[in-house]
Formats: sequence, structure tokens, C-alpha cells
Amino acid sequence: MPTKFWLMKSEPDVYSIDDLARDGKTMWDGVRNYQARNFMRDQMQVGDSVFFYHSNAEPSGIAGIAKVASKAYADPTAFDKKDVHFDPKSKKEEPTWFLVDVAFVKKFKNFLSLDDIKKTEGLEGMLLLQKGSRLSVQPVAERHWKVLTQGRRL
DNA sequence: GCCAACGTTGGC
DNA sequence: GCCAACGTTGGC
Repeated sequence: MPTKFWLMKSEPDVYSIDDLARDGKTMWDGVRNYQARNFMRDQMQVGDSVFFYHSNAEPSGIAGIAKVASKAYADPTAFDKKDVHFDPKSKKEEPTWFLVDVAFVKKFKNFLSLDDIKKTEGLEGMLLLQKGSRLSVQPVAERHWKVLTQGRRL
């Protein structure tokens, strides 16, 4: 598998790095975008590293690190009529939506804000920084991961 | 809360 | 298969 590094977005009001630290592990449910689903279903491997990104936050940015803790399986919230992420088109025999389990690794002592990320050199081409990029699950190039994690007190 | 940039849906 | 209308994301 080519990619071993990922970035996954969550709104901290809904589920933050502190929630993951408390739970230890969580189902990354509610992804309803095909590209994001495909990354989880087709490419993620147990043990892959994940930037836990706080979106729609004050400030937005990378809050810590998590890791992929399961292979992809059907997202149960798609079958649950009472769930906000319910999708009547997804059938149990042939699920539309998938998720992986994500486990807590660390919370950064120094939150890495989007502002900091933008100021960082060597991130040319990083998906997160592309205008209009909204993908909530995205691959991170190894060199970008290194640039962001090395030479910093995180 | 605004709104630009995307993604999806559905009429034709 | 086109594309307008609509819904969502997410920075600001």
C-alpha cells in the first residue's frame, strides 16, 4: 500500500481529540462522501498514522495523532433510521458506506493551527491547503507528514 | 452567519 | 449526458 499517512477531519463540537483520548478508540462514522469512503475502504491499513484535524473550530488545525485500528466495515449509522447519518439507499447486504476504527495516539501539547500549517515551508501540494478542498478523509504524503511533525514541539 | 467551492440529484 | 438547483463543507 502506497499511503500510510492520513488526515481525518472532525468538528470538535461533535467529536474532539479529547473525546478520542477519553474513549481510546472510536468508529469513524458518518462519512458520506465517496472519495473519503474509498480511502477508508480501499487503502487504509491497520496501523496507519492519522492526523486528527479539528474543522469548523476556533482555531481549526491538527489537534493530535491517531491511528487506524481496524479494516473498513459497513457504517452501522447508515442503517439506523434515527441516526442523522441514516441513508435509506445503503442496504445491509450491499452497504454504501464504510468506516474504520480509529485509536488515540497523542494529543499535541501545542495545537498545530491551520495558520501555522500555512506558514510551514515544504507543504506544496498538500491537499488540505488546496483552495476549496473539503475532503474529510485524505491521504498525507510522507514528506508532508515529516515536515509537519519534525523540528516542532508537538 | 456568510458564502465560495464542491458534490449530488433529477428533469430533460 | 448536460446542467440548474439544491445541499453541504468549512474557513473566515
